[in-house]
Amino acid sequence: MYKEEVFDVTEEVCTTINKSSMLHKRMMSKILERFELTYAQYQVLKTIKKHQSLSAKEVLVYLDTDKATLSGVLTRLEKKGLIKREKDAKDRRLMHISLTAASEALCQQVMDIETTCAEDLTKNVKPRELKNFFSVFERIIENQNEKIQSLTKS
Amino acid sequence: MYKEEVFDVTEEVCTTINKSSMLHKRMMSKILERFELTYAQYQVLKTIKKHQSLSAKEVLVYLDTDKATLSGVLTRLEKKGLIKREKDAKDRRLMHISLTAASEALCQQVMDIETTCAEDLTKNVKPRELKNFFSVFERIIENQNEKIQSLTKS
DNA sequence: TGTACATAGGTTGCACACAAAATATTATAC
DNA sequence: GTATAATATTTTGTGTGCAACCTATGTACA
Repeated sequence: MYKEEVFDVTEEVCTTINKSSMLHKRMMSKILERFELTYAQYQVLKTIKKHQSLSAKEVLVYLDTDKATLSGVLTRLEKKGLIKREKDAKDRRLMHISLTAASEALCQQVMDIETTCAEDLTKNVKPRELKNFFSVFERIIENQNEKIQSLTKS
Repeated sequence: MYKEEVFDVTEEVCTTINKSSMLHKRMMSKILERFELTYAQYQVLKTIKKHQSLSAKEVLVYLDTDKATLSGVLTRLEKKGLIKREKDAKDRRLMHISLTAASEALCQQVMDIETTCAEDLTKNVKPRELKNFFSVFERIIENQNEKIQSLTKS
Protein backbone atom coordinates (compact mmCIF):
# COMPACT_ATOMS: atom_id res chain seq x y z
CA MET A 1 0.00 0.00 0.00
CA TYR A 2 2.61 2.46 1.11
CA LYS A 3 4.91 1.37 -1.66
CA GLU A 4 2.28 1.93 -4.30
CA GLU A 5 1.70 5.43 -3.05
CA VAL A 6 5.39 6.19 -3.35
CA PHE A 7 5.38 4.88 -6.89
CA ASP A 8 2.44 7.02 -7.86
CA VAL A 9 3.94 10.15 -6.36
CA THR A 10 7.28 9.45 -7.97
CA GLU A 11 5.82 9.03 -11.38
CA GLU A 12 3.86 12.20 -10.83
CA VAL A 13 7.14 14.01 -10.21
CA CYS A 14 8.10 13.37 -13.80
CA THR A 15 4.78 14.41 -15.29
CA THR A 16 4.75 17.51 -13.10
CA ILE A 17 8.24 18.52 -14.21
CA ASN A 18 7.37 17.94 -17.86
CA LYS A 19 4.17 19.90 -17.56
CA SER A 20 5.89 22.86 -15.93
CA SER A 21 8.65 22.83 -18.52
CA MET A 22 6.07 22.86 -21.30
CA LEU A 23 4.23 25.74 -19.67
CA HIS A 24 7.42 27.73 -19.36
CA LYS A 25 8.19 27.28 -23.04
CA ARG A 26 4.66 28.32 -23.91
CA MET A 27 4.94 31.41 -21.73
CA MET A 28 8.26 32.43 -23.23
CA SER A 29 7.00 31.76 -26.75
CA LYS A 30 4.07 34.09 -26.13
CA ILE A 31 6.42 36.78 -24.90
CA LEU A 32 8.87 36.29 -27.75
CA GLU A 33 6.18 36.21 -30.41
CA ARG A 34 6.16 39.94 -31.07
CA PHE A 35 9.97 40.03 -31.20
CA GLU A 36 9.85 37.31 -33.85
CA LEU A 37 12.17 35.13 -31.81
CA THR A 38 11.83 31.52 -30.75
CA TYR A 39 12.72 30.37 -27.25
CA ALA A 40 15.76 28.47 -28.49
CA GLN A 41 16.98 31.50 -30.40
CA TYR A 42 16.53 33.73 -27.36
CA GLN A 43 18.43 31.31 -25.13
CA VAL A 44 21.34 31.35 -27.55
CA LEU A 45 21.34 35.14 -27.76
CA LYS A 46 21.22 35.44 -23.97
CA THR A 47 24.09 33.02 -23.54
CA ILE A 48 26.30 34.86 -26.00
CA LYS A 49 25.38 38.24 -24.52
CA LYS A 50 26.44 37.05 -21.09
CA HIS A 51 29.88 36.04 -22.33
CA GLN A 52 30.47 38.67 -25.04
CA SER A 53 31.74 36.15 -27.57
CA LEU A 54 31.63 32.36 -27.62
CA SER A 55 32.45 29.45 -29.88
CA ALA A 56 29.62 27.12 -30.90
CA LYS A 57 31.12 24.45 -28.67
CA GLU A 58 30.98 26.74 -25.65
CA VAL A 59 27.34 27.60 -26.31
CA LEU A 60 26.61 23.88 -26.46
CA VAL A 61 28.11 23.33 -23.04
CA TYR A 62 26.24 26.24 -21.47
CA LEU A 63 22.89 25.19 -22.92
CA ASP A 64 23.44 21.41 -22.72
CA THR A 65 21.91 21.02 -26.14
CA ASP A 66 22.80 19.39 -29.43
CA LYS A 67 25.21 20.73 -32.04
CA ALA A 68 22.90 19.87 -34.93
CA THR A 69 20.10 21.87 -33.34
CA LEU A 70 22.41 24.74 -32.47
CA SER A 71 23.81 24.84 -35.98
CA GLY A 72 20.33 25.45 -37.37
CA VAL A 73 19.51 28.07 -34.75
CA LEU A 74 22.74 29.94 -35.50
CA THR A 75 22.06 29.84 -39.23
CA ARG A 76 18.64 31.41 -38.71
CA LEU A 77 19.99 34.02 -36.28
CA GLU A 78 22.70 34.96 -38.75
CA LYS A 79 20.16 35.21 -41.56
CA LYS A 80 18.18 37.66 -39.41
CA GLY A 81 21.33 39.69 -38.76
CA LEU A 82 21.28 38.99 -35.03
CA ILE A 83 24.68 37.32 -34.75
CA LYS A 84 28.06 37.44 -36.47
CA ARG A 85 30.20 34.37 -37.09
CA GLU A 86 33.95 34.73 -37.61
CA LYS A 87 36.62 32.07 -37.92
CA ASP A 88 39.44 32.11 -35.39
CA ALA A 89 42.69 33.27 -36.98
CA LYS A 90 44.82 30.68 -35.21
CA ASP A 91 42.55 27.63 -34.98
CA ARG A 92 40.44 27.79 -38.09
CA ARG A 93 38.02 25.14 -36.80
CA LEU A 94 36.71 27.60 -34.21
CA MET A 95 33.91 30.05 -34.92
CA HIS A 96 33.63 33.18 -32.80
CA ILE A 97 29.97 34.04 -32.38
CA SER A 98 28.95 37.50 -31.19
CA LEU A 99 25.86 39.70 -31.05
CA THR A 100 25.16 42.68 -33.26
CA ALA A 101 24.06 46.09 -31.98
CA ALA A 102 20.48 45.21 -32.94
CA SER A 103 20.41 41.94 -31.02
CA GLU A 104 22.13 43.44 -27.98
CA ALA A 105 19.23 45.83 -27.56
CA LEU A 106 16.61 43.25 -28.49
CA CYS A 107 17.98 40.71 -26.03
CA GLN A 108 18.09 43.22 -23.18
CA GLN A 109 14.50 44.18 -23.83
CA VAL A 110 13.32 40.57 -23.57
CA MET A 111 15.49 39.93 -20.53
CA ASP A 112 13.74 42.74 -18.69
CA ILE A 113 10.32 41.30 -19.49
CA GLU A 114 11.48 37.82 -18.57
CA THR A 115 12.71 38.97 -15.18
CA THR A 116 9.37 40.57 -14.38
CA CYS A 117 7.50 37.50 -15.51
CA ALA A 118 9.73 35.03 -13.74
CA GLU A 119 9.32 36.93 -10.52
CA ASP A 120 5.57 36.31 -10.61
CA LEU A 121 6.03 32.56 -10.86
CA THR A 122 7.20 32.23 -7.28
CA LYS A 123 5.22 35.13 -5.84
CA ASN A 124 3.41 32.93 -3.30
CA VAL A 125 6.41 30.79 -2.37
CA LYS A 126 8.35 31.66 0.76
CA PRO A 127 12.16 31.96 0.44
CA ARG A 128 12.57 29.05 2.80
CA GLU A 129 10.21 26.87 0.78
CA LEU A 130 12.00 27.82 -2.40
CA LYS A 131 15.30 26.82 -0.85
CA ASN A 132 13.98 23.39 0.06
CA PHE A 133 12.41 23.09 -3.35
CA PHE A 134 15.82 23.61 -4.93
CA SER A 135 17.47 21.21 -2.55
CA VAL A 136 15.10 18.42 -3.58
CA PHE A 137 15.33 19.37 -7.23
CA GLU A 138 19.11 19.19 -7.20
CA ARG A 139 18.97 15.67 -5.83
CA ILE A 140 16.44 14.61 -8.43
CA ILE A 141 18.56 16.01 -11.23
CA GLU A 142 21.62 14.27 -9.81
CA ASN A 143 19.64 11.02 -9.77
CA GLN A 144 18.47 11.62 -13.31
CA ASN A 145 22.03 12.09 -14.52
CA GLU A 146 23.10 8.92 -12.72
CA LYS A 147 20.27 6.95 -14.25
CA ILE A 148 21.06 8.20 -17.74
CA GLN A 149 24.71 7.30 -17.19
CA SER A 150 23.81 3.75 -16.17
CA LEU A 151 21.45 3.38 -19.11
CA THR A 152 24.05 4.67 -21.56
CA LYS A 153 26.72 2.24 -20.42
CA SER A 154 24.69 -0.95 -20.77
CA MET B 1 20.55 43.44 -3.23
CA TYR B 2 17.93 41.17 -1.79
CA LYS B 3 15.68 41.81 -4.74
CA GLU B 4 18.37 40.83 -7.21
CA GLU B 5 18.94 37.61 -5.39
CA VAL B 6 15.27 36.74 -5.62
CA PHE B 7 15.31 37.43 -9.34
CA ASP B 8 18.29 35.20 -9.89
CA VAL B 9 16.80 32.32 -7.95
CA THR B 10 13.50 32.69 -9.72
CA GLU B 11 15.06 32.58 -13.11
CA GLU B 12 17.01 29.57 -12.01
CA VAL B 13 13.73 27.84 -11.20
CA CYS B 14 12.85 27.94 -14.88
CA THR B 15 16.20 26.70 -16.12
CA THR B 16 16.19 23.96 -13.48
CA ILE B 17 12.74 22.79 -14.49
CA ASN B 18 13.70 22.81 -18.16
CA LYS B 19 16.88 20.92 -17.50
CA SER B 20 15.12 18.25 -15.48
CA SER B 21 12.43 17.87 -18.11
CA MET B 22 15.06 17.42 -20.78
CA LEU B 23 16.86 14.81 -18.68
CA HIS B 24 13.63 12.90 -18.14
CA LYS B 25 12.96 12.78 -21.86
CA ARG B 26 16.52 11.60 -22.46
CA MET B 27 16.14 8.89 -19.84
CA MET B 28 12.85 7.66 -21.23
CA SER B 29 14.20 7.75 -24.78
CA LYS B 30 17.09 5.54 -23.72
CA ILE B 31 14.68 3.08 -22.13
CA LEU B 32 12.29 3.12 -25.07
CA GLU B 33 15.05 2.75 -27.66
CA ARG B 34 15.02 -1.02 -27.71
CA PHE B 35 11.22 -1.09 -27.92
CA GLU B 36 11.46 1.16 -30.95
CA LEU B 37 9.12 3.66 -29.37
CA THR B 38 9.50 7.40 -28.85
CA TYR B 39 8.52 9.08 -25.60
CA ALA B 40 5.54 10.78 -27.22
CA GLN B 41 4.33 7.50 -28.66
CA TYR B 42 4.66 5.78 -25.29
CA GLN B 43 2.73 8.53 -23.53
CA VAL B 44 -0.12 8.14 -26.00
CA LEU B 45 -0.17 4.36 -25.62
CA LYS B 46 -0.16 4.67 -21.83
CA THR B 47 -3.01 7.14 -21.86
CA ILE B 48 -5.17 4.96 -24.09
CA LYS B 49 -4.35 1.85 -22.06
CA LYS B 50 -5.49 3.56 -18.91
CA HIS B 51 -8.89 4.41 -20.39
CA GLN B 52 -9.43 1.43 -22.69
CA SER B 53 -10.58 3.54 -25.62
CA LEU B 54 -10.41 7.26 -26.26
CA SER B 55 -11.09 9.78 -28.98
CA ALA B 56 -8.19 11.91 -30.24
CA LYS B 57 -9.74 14.89 -28.52
CA GLU B 58 -9.75 13.09 -25.18
CA VAL B 59 -6.11 12.08 -25.54
CA LEU B 60 -5.32 15.74 -26.23
CA VAL B 61 -6.94 16.81 -22.97
CA TYR B 62 -5.15 14.17 -20.91
CA LEU B 63 -1.74 14.93 -22.39
CA ASP B 64 -2.23 18.70 -22.80
CA THR B 65 -0.49 18.54 -26.14
CA ASP B 66 -1.22 19.69 -29.67
CA LYS B 67 -3.69 18.10 -32.06
CA ALA B 68 -1.38 18.39 -35.07
CA THR B 69 1.40 16.62 -33.20
CA LEU B 70 -0.94 13.94 -31.92
CA SER B 71 -2.28 13.28 -35.39
CA GLY B 72 1.20 12.44 -36.60
CA VAL B 73 1.97 10.27 -33.60
CA LEU B 74 -1.25 8.31 -34.11
CA THR B 75 -0.50 7.80 -37.79
CA ARG B 76 2.89 6.31 -36.93
CA LEU B 77 1.46 4.14 -34.16
CA GLU B 78 -1.21 2.82 -36.53
CA LYS B 79 1.40 2.10 -39.19
CA LYS B 80 3.29 0.01 -36.63
CA GLY B 81 0.12 -1.87 -35.75
CA LEU B 82 0.06 -0.58 -32.19
CA ILE B 83 -3.32 1.14 -32.28
CA LYS B 84 -6.64 0.79 -34.07
CA ARG B 85 -8.68 3.77 -35.23
CA GLU B 86 -12.41 3.37 -35.85
CA LYS B 87 -14.97 6.02 -36.69
CA ASP B 88 -17.88 6.44 -34.33
CA ALA B 89 -21.09 5.08 -35.84
CA LYS B 90 -23.21 8.00 -34.63
CA ASP B 91 -20.85 10.97 -34.80
CA ARG B 92 -18.60 10.25 -37.74
CA ARG B 93 -16.20 13.05 -36.80
CA LEU B 94 -15.06 11.03 -33.78
CA MET B 95 -12.31 8.43 -33.94
CA HIS B 96 -12.23 5.67 -31.34
CA ILE B 97 -8.61 4.82 -30.63
CA SER B 98 -7.69 1.58 -28.88
CA LEU B 99 -4.65 -0.61 -28.30
CA THR B 100 -3.92 -3.92 -29.98
CA ALA B 101 -2.92 -7.09 -28.14
CA ALA B 102 0.69 -6.42 -29.12
CA SER B 103 0.76 -2.89 -27.75
CA GLU B 104 -1.07 -3.85 -24.55
CA ALA B 105 1.79 -6.18 -23.67
CA LEU B 106 4.47 -3.80 -24.92
CA CYS B 107 3.08 -0.91 -22.94
CA GLN B 108 2.85 -2.93 -19.73
CA GLN B 109 6.47 -4.01 -20.12
CA VAL B 110 7.67 -0.42 -20.41
CA MET B 111 5.45 0.70 -17.56
CA ASP B 112 7.12 -1.80 -15.24
CA ILE B 113 10.56 -0.53 -16.19
CA GLU B 114 9.44 3.06 -15.85
CA THR B 115 8.13 2.45 -12.35
CA THR B 116 11.43 0.98 -11.25
CA CYS B 117 13.37 3.83 -12.81
CA ALA B 118 11.12 6.57 -11.50
CA GLU B 119 11.45 5.17 -8.00
CA ASP B 120 15.21 5.75 -8.12
CA LEU B 121 14.79 9.42 -8.96
CA THR B 122 13.54 10.27 -5.48
CA LYS B 123 15.49 7.64 -3.57
CA ASN B 124 17.27 10.20 -1.38
CA VAL B 125 14.26 12.45 -0.86
CA LYS B 126 12.24 12.08 2.32
CA PRO B 127 8.45 11.75 1.95
CA ARG B 128 8.00 14.99 3.85
CA GLU B 129 10.42 16.82 1.56
CA LEU B 130 8.69 15.39 -1.47
CA LYS B 131 5.37 16.60 -0.16
CA ASN B 132 6.68 20.14 0.24
CA PHE B 133 8.32 19.91 -3.15
CA PHE B 134 4.95 19.15 -4.70
CA SER B 135 3.25 21.88 -2.75
CA VAL B 136 5.62 24.48 -4.15
CA PHE B 137 5.48 22.98 -7.60
CA GLU B 138 1.70 23.15 -7.69
CA ARG B 139 1.80 26.83 -6.89
CA ILE B 140 4.40 27.49 -9.56
CA ILE B 141 2.34 25.67 -12.17
CA GLU B 142 -0.74 27.57 -11.09
CA ASN B 143 1.22 30.81 -11.52
CA GLN B 144 2.46 29.68 -14.90
CA ASN B 145 -1.07 29.01 -16.08
CA GLU B 146 -2.20 32.41 -14.82
CA LYS B 147 0.66 34.14 -16.58
CA ILE B 148 -0.04 32.36 -19.86
CA GLN B 149 -3.69 33.31 -19.53
CA SER B 150 -2.85 36.96 -19.06
CA LEU B 151 -0.43 36.91 -21.98
CA THR B 152 -2.96 35.24 -24.26
CA LYS B 153 -5.68 37.79 -23.56
CA SER B 154 -3.62 40.87 -24.35
C1' DT C 1 57.34 13.33 -42.54
C1' DG C 2 53.50 10.97 -42.59
C1' DT C 3 49.76 8.41 -40.44
C1' DA C 4 46.33 7.90 -36.91
C1' DC C 5 43.45 10.19 -33.85
C1' DA C 6 40.87 14.03 -31.80
C1' DT C 7 38.14 18.15 -32.18
C1' DA C 8 34.91 21.96 -34.11
C1' DG C 9 31.47 22.40 -36.90
C1' DG C 10 28.02 21.31 -40.46
C1' DT C 11 24.50 18.18 -43.10
C1' DT C 12 20.83 14.76 -43.35
C1' DG C 13 16.90 12.26 -41.85
C1' DC C 14 13.27 11.31 -38.70
C1' DA C 15 10.09 12.68 -35.01
C1' DC C 16 7.94 16.21 -32.36
C1' DA C 17 5.84 21.21 -30.99
C1' DC C 18 2.86 24.34 -32.71
C1' DA C 19 0.40 27.85 -35.72
C1' DA C 20 -2.62 28.22 -39.56
C1' DA C 21 -5.45 26.42 -42.94
C1' DA C 22 -8.21 22.62 -44.94
C1' DT C 23 -11.72 18.91 -44.60
C1' DA C 24 -15.54 16.55 -42.96
C1' DT C 25 -19.33 16.14 -40.08
C1' DT C 26 -22.72 17.71 -36.78
C1' DA C 27 -25.41 21.30 -34.29
C1' DT C 28 -27.82 25.66 -34.35
C1' DA C 29 -30.20 29.73 -36.12
C1' DC C 30 -33.43 31.75 -38.78
C1' DG D 1 -34.92 23.43 -44.61
C1' DT D 2 -31.02 25.70 -45.83
C1' DA D 3 -27.26 28.87 -44.31
C1' DT D 4 -24.09 29.37 -40.56
C1' DA D 5 -21.45 28.19 -36.70
C1' DA D 6 -19.16 24.73 -34.04
C1' DT D 7 -16.48 20.48 -33.56
C1' DA D 8 -13.06 16.59 -34.58
C1' DT D 9 -9.43 15.55 -37.18
C1' DT D 10 -5.86 16.00 -40.77
C1' DT D 11 -2.52 18.64 -43.59
C1' DT D 12 1.16 22.00 -44.26
C1' DG D 13 5.05 24.75 -42.97
C1' DT D 14 8.69 26.29 -39.77
C1' DG D 15 11.66 25.38 -35.98
C1' DT D 16 13.59 22.29 -32.59
C1' DG D 17 15.79 17.64 -30.57
C1' DC D 18 18.72 14.17 -31.65
C1' DA D 19 21.38 10.26 -33.91
C1' DA D 20 24.45 9.26 -37.62
C1' DC D 21 27.52 10.74 -40.90
C1' DC D 22 30.74 14.03 -43.28
C1' DT D 23 34.41 17.76 -43.64
C1' DA D 24 38.13 20.46 -42.29
C1' DT D 25 41.64 21.47 -39.16
C1' DG D 26 44.75 20.54 -35.41
C1' DT D 27 47.64 17.21 -32.43
C1' DA D 28 50.42 13.15 -31.21
C1' DC D 29 53.65 9.95 -32.13
C1' DA D 30 56.35 6.45 -34.62
